[in-house]
Amino acid sequence: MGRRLTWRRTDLSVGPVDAALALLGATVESTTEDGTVAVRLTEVEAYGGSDDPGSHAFRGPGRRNATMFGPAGLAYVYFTYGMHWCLNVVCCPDGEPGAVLLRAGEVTRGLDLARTRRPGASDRDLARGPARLTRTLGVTGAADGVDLLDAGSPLRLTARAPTPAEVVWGPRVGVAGEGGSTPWRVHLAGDRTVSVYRPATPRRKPTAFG
DNA sequence: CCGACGATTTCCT
DNA sequence: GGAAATCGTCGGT
Repeated sequence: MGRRLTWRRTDLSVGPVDAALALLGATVESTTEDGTVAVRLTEVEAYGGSDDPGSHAFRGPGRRNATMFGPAGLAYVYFTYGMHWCLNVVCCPDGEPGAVLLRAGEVTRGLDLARTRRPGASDRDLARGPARLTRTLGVTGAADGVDLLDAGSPLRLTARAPTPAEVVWGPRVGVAGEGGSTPWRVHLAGDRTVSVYRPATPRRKPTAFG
C-alpha cells in the first residue's frame, strides 16, 4: 500500500489524530537568511477543539489561538513559559479547531546551522522536544499563520513518509487535568530522538514561609 | 541517574 | 492573579 509522498491540503484536513499519523516521519523545512534546516518528525501530539480540555481551543477562539480555527496546513505557533515557541500544524477544515504539535525530530539537513542554534547540545538533542525543535529550526511567532503547504513559504512541509512500521501512542506531555490521560501523543517506536515523557507538574506557589 | 526548581511573559478568568 | 502543550541547571544518591 504505497502512499503518495507529496502533500495535498486534504491529507491534513482529517482531524488531529489522523493528521498526527500522517505527519510522523515527514519533513519540516525552515529557511532563514542564515540557511536551511530540515527535521524529520519522530514525535507529535494531537489537540482537538471544544471537546478537548487539553487544547488551546477548548474555550473557543482568542487572540493566541486564532490560527487554530483556520484551514488545514497552516502553522500555529504560540509562545509559552515566558521563553519558548511551539509549532503546530492546523489539521481541520476552516472554522473547526484542531492541530498537531510537533514535539521532536531528527535534523536531516543543515546540521551545521542547527548546531549553532543549540550551542552545547548533542546532535540527538537538537530537536528532541517542542521548544528545542523550534529553536533548531529558527521558528518564532513570525511564522504563525504561514502556509506549510506552499513550497515558497519560509517554513514548509516537504516530503511525506511511508506509513511507519511501528508507532507508540501514549498520554500527552505536560497536559494537566481531564485532558491529561487522553493518549494523543504518538512517536516512532525505538527512535532515539523522541523526547522523554513527563506528566504535568503543578508548581508550588511561593509562600510567606519560604 | 533522578527529582526539584527557577526563568520569564502572555493570555484568560 | 495564576497557570502555562518547557528547558537547563543544580544537588543528591
